[in-house]
This record gives sequence, structure tokens and C-alpha cells, in this order.
Amino acid sequence: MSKQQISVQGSGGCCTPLAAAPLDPAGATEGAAVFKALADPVRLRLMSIIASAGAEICVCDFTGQFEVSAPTISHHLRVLREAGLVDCERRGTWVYYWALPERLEWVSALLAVPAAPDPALAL
Amino acid sequence: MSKQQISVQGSGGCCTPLAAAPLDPAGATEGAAVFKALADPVRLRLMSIIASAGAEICVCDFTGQFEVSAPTISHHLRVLREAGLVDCERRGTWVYYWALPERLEWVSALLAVPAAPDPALAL
DNA sequence: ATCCTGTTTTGACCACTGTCAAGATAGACG
DNA sequence: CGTCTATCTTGACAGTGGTCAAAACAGGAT
Repeated sequence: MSKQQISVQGSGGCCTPLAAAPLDPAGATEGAAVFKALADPVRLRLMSIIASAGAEICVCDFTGQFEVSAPTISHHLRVLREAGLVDCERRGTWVYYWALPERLEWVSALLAVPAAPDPALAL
Repeated sequence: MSKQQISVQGSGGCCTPLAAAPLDPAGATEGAAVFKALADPVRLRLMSIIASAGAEICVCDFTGQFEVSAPTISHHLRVLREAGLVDCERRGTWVYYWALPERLEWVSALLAVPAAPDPALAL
């Protein structure tokens, strides 16, 4: 598991906020991939549950509180995993997921608005 | 112009970060809508250019630096506008766009990781 | 008034994505 | 070893989204 994740060059380190300087096409593609992973209500809730748990959480805890089938949950978890937002491990009968906060911090920093933009610096 | 935008209850105010408490379905739907608007490389670059300009920017400045047609640019700008991320105004021949930073700040705060999650608080 | 330029809308096409049913896999327990 | 449970993968389908060509619209210039 956790075999394939997209390359995460920005992870852990800081990045130039989107609102500070125009994003180069490569950075835009990487950022868009993460946002795409978060662009679904079910995935966003899953991500929130995992991240707010602050610890590993069992898949069996999800299947009850969503109105979609178990395979669908599994599919969404894979998307989050391939986006580098979570990771998982099988332990005995159950599979446990946990958040990778660096990735969340990275996108949060990407979206950060640096102080008050100065119109005098415009283009 | 700027006629239709999705309802933005969280704008301006703060919100509970995704990693602090599980998102309710309604909040997840609203957040996912914003992320969906940002989940395209072209839109992310457009958003970045507009936000980093710190001032109004003319559509005519875009059409050169993208490999897509003008109608496609227009389409992406509309998506950003309907997500409440930018707004625009026609002034004479040209149309000008500017960023709505509150919205960016809102999603950035939504993604913020609150200090170090305490495992003792888990579930 | 007429044309010309810049921007948006409409319509259509293709690719991608979310969803579920069915089958496959991993591990526990007799 | 066989079976049962929990999870994931595969295959298929419908709905959505990105793209462009063509047409419509807005405003300035001649």
C-alpha cells in the first residue's frame, strides 16, 4: 500500500503563495491535482475526519456515516492517498488511515494571501 | 456582470479548519465547490495571475500567455467568478478582473492545520 | 449608420469522474 | 485446510467538465 503517490516537490518546505507571484504551469498542474482530490464532498469529509482524528482511523468507522457504498469509499480514499494527503496500512483485519499534514499545510500556504496586496506593485 | 455567485456564508468570517473537527455535509459541499473551481491548471494560473496582480487586470493580458482559445479563457473566468473567487467589470472595450481575497483566505483557513494535533483528543 | 475589435455565449464533442455490482484478495478463526 | 469477514480491484454506466468553432453581443472608430 501507499505504493503510488504523485511526486511532491513542495511537501514539507514552504512555497510561494498563489497570490504573491504567478504560478508557473508545472506548479499549477501539481496544485490543481491536489485541489481536484479535495473537490468532492465525500472526499472532503473523509479528509476532514481523518485529519481531525489526529490519529489512525479505521475504515470500518467510515462505512456507517456515508450514504455511498464501501467500494466507493475505498475509491475516494485511494484518490486522497494518490494525492499525498493521507496514507494507510493494513493491520490484521482492518485498514487504518492517517493524514499527512505537510500536504495540507502546503496547499494552505499556496492559498495564503500575503498581507495586503500593494496596488503599487501591480504588474 | 457578477450577477450570479454561489452563496458564501463563510466569507469574511473565519471557519473551523478541516483538520480541527469533522466537516458537516453542507460545509463539505461548499468547500468542495471552491476546490473544484481551483482544480484546473488553467484556472489556477488565472487565479494566481489575478491575485498576484494586486489590482484589476485586463482579459486581453491573458489571451497571449495561454495555449487555449479565448472562449475557453472566458469560460474558466466565469467558473472562478461563480465560485466567488474573482469579480469583473466591463469598462469601455475591455473587461477587467480582480481577486476577492476573502474567499481565498477562507479556503486557506479551511485547510489550515491547527498546531500539532493531539493524539489524546482522537475520536 | 456601418464596420471593426474584444469578449462572452451557445452548441457540440470527447475525455474524465463518481457510482455501484460483482469478483478478487488478505487475514482471522475453527 | 476451509470458511467467514473486511477491504480492495475490476468493469460498466451515467453524468460532468474542458475544449473549440461559430454566432452573438458590447463598445469605439470611421
